[in-house]
Amino acid sequence: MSVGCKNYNFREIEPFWQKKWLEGKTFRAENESEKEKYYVLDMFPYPSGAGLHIGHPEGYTASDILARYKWAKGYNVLHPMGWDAFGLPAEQHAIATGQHPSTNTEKNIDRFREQIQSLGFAIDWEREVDTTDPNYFHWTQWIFLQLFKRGLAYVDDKPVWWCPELRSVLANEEVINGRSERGDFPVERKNLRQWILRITRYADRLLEGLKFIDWPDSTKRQQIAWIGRSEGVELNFEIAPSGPKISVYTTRPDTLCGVTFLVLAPEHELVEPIITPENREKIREYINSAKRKSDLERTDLAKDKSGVFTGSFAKNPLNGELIPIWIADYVLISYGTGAIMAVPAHDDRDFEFAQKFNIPIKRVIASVGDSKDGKVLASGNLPFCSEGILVNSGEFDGLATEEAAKKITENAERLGFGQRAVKYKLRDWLFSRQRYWGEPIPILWIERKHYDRALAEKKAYFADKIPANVVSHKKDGLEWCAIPIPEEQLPLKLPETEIYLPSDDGESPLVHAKQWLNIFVNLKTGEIAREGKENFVSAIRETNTMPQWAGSCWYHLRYLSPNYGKGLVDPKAEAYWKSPDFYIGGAEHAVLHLLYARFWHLFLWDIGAISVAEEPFTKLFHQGIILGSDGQKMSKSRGNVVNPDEVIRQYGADSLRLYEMFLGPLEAMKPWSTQGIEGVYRFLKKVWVLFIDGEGKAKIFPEKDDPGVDQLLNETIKKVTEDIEALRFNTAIAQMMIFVNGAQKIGISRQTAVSFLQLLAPFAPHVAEELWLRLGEKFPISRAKWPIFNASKLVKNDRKIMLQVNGKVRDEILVDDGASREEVERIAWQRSRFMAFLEGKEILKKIYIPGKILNIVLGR
RNA sequence: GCCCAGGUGGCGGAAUGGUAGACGCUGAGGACUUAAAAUCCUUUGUCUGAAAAGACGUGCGGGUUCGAGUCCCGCCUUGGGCACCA
Repeated sequence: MSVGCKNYNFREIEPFWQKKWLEGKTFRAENESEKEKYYVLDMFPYPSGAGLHIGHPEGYTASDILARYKWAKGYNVLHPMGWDAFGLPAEQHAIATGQHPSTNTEKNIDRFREQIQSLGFAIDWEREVDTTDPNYFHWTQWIFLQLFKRGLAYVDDKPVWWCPELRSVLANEEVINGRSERGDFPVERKNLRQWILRITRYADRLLEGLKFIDWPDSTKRQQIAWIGRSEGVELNFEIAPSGPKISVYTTRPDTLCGVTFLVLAPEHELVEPIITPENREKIREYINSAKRKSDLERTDLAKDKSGVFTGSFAKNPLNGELIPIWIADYVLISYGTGAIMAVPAHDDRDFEFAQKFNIPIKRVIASVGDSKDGKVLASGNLPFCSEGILVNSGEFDGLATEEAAKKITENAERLGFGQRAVKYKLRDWLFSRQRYWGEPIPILWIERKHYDRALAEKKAYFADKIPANVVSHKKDGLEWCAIPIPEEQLPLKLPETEIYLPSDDGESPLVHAKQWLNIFVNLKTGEIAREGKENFVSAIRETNTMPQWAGSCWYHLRYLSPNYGKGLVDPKAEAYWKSPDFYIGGAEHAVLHLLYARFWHLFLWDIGAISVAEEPFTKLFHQGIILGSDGQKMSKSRGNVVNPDEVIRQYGADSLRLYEMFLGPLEAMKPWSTQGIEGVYRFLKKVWVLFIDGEGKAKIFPEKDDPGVDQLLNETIKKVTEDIEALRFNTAIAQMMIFVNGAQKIGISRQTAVSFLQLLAPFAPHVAEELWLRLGEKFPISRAKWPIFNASKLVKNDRKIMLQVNGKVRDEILVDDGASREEVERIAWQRSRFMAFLEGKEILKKIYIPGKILNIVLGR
């Protein structure tokens, strides 16, 4: 059964087939299959209230083309979809309306699902996941408890990024130039108790793993830069005359003799002890002003260095020189040792500082210049930050930078004033948020005395579920210790509350759910009670929730067995599906989602929760951004937003899919054109009339194809197949257009028509399926064997040879395909037009490229 | 400042070192129509020329090559990333 329309009526055709695919479970992926698997993964959307954006169908269409192509190639294909539904907008909506965020989230999901289904994607809807579904976040919480147990989740009240506008803390990765990534609001430093994940422990492996995965270079580079591994030396400078030692980190030990001052970060622990009395006031003031400065100021006003002299001196461990110790906020407490040795002659920042405060600048590296006699030492301008030859460095004079660095490091290690060290820019991941709409962190806080007693009695239910070092914090003069909620009690659901607004001092709205918050727990059984009773101690629930990134760290695993109850993934499903063969999504997640998800996946691998692949995403692709027709980013304020619903209503989903793929290379940024979509729409109408007569019936096709059509079809099969494999969908569509233009003129056989429809099907599945059926083929088109091109049909009978003179085309001739060079030359020499260019000139050389070009090189 | 990726007709874009501008849009002319829409045909890089044809053309300046959009060097410019990380 198909639709009865006579013309290309996509409004009838598209919903018909969408319903048929959905109800017939056409794209259901089987967890047990003899077939080879292919797993295509899209970055799942956040179901915002604004509905689907025109950018969503770009990546989804690309993955859908691959999915449908792979079905046709005989694979068992998994192409799932889900919702990354925790997050700020839903919470803000709840704050504004007083409605529970789940109500709105559900509504948005329904709308997104409907919109995505209206694009006809070959999705297995039985595997839909939703990060806010307790059956899903059950396992998000379970993973958290595993991290906790192994000491990878801890609390700290170090200064964190706080965004007053969002009333929330943010991770380092969520702060860009002193503003929030989401919303672009200013952020400031604030001391708050926070859950932090020890991602730094995975720094090396996160770096190492990048070598073995097929990702865009730019994304790898961003992760490498974010992890920021550097190799150097920690050197100890003794405070004169004989105080404690200041440890500094440097990657340039070769410049050690050029150190003319040390700098401590204002927060450095040695600041207080070394202040001399006469400087005390001045320094206090400086530290306070540095503290007051937001990090925006500290970075934005970076050009203007500030600092203050402590009055103390330290000894250069290599040559014993006394050097002043300064405090300056251009040194960060959070990197290295929070202290540096300043070498103004060979470092831009130190140079600037030394100039401002009139500190001596001592050159110890000379540049190497060329002269007649070979290499010579040259002085040149300071600061000089590249490699060279050591000078003014005593026994190390004359050594090259690299050699000197090695020697001085060895020296330091032998004499005990330093050792090699590796540092990372990567910081631990700030994992808690003061929000309602997130996964509750499944932790209880109990008093230290109860904690200790329970462990001493060796009957605590949590004894083997806690880290080696207690996770605790002090509040109201008591020490509170973190214990996990028993795994059997997961999922821990969000309590009902009237208030969704976080307080402005960093308290989660969950504190308002008093009944939920203050409870009693039996430390032997893990049983929880509302009222105190025997064997129960009072406990407070953790009120922070997880950040939005949590749910997306492992959804690629949940799709494999979305209803599995015994673990986050069914091992059998994992063994079959392994990891996604193709992952597509925006480049904006290069260091957020894509780093966090790799971290969790590595961790899950380490604890044996998964066992097939260490890296989650072996092949990654970023689709480009679709701009407004004015070449600007689409935004409501610019009024250049294209609404996919509107496009579908006017031209249909097939046209939208086709056009988004035809716009240009998948990875490129490209502007939308309202007129451009007319072109692909016209193309589909042409396809329709090529196959269907005025009565809506399949045309009567000739028995045999013209040889020209035969060749055209084979060229098209080859081009479309290769282009799909290489994700060059724009040129694949161009080739199909060439085919239709040709077919329209010459006419095609039924068999050729059928083959072409198969090529078209991944791109414009609705119209292809409809025509396929009308031509009498069996549903569904995506399961028909993908056409194979016949190489012998590709060979042309004659070839055009370009005749060039000095590389310029002057004439062309047609020769038989197998024509020899001699033959080509013989024919060329009969062309008077060509010979005219050669007349009276000396022929220096003849270059012949078989089947393409004959180039005659003339003398002057 | 540093690190990437780009720059090709009026527009989106095509081109294993070998016919630059495929395919599509737009524009112009025509057919069909009472008319419009839709559809079809012709044409559409710039300059000279009636035409035939020629010259010039892939951000700019050099280079390698018989031949360069493609490779090399220098610069301009757009976009992205990083930015006191010692």
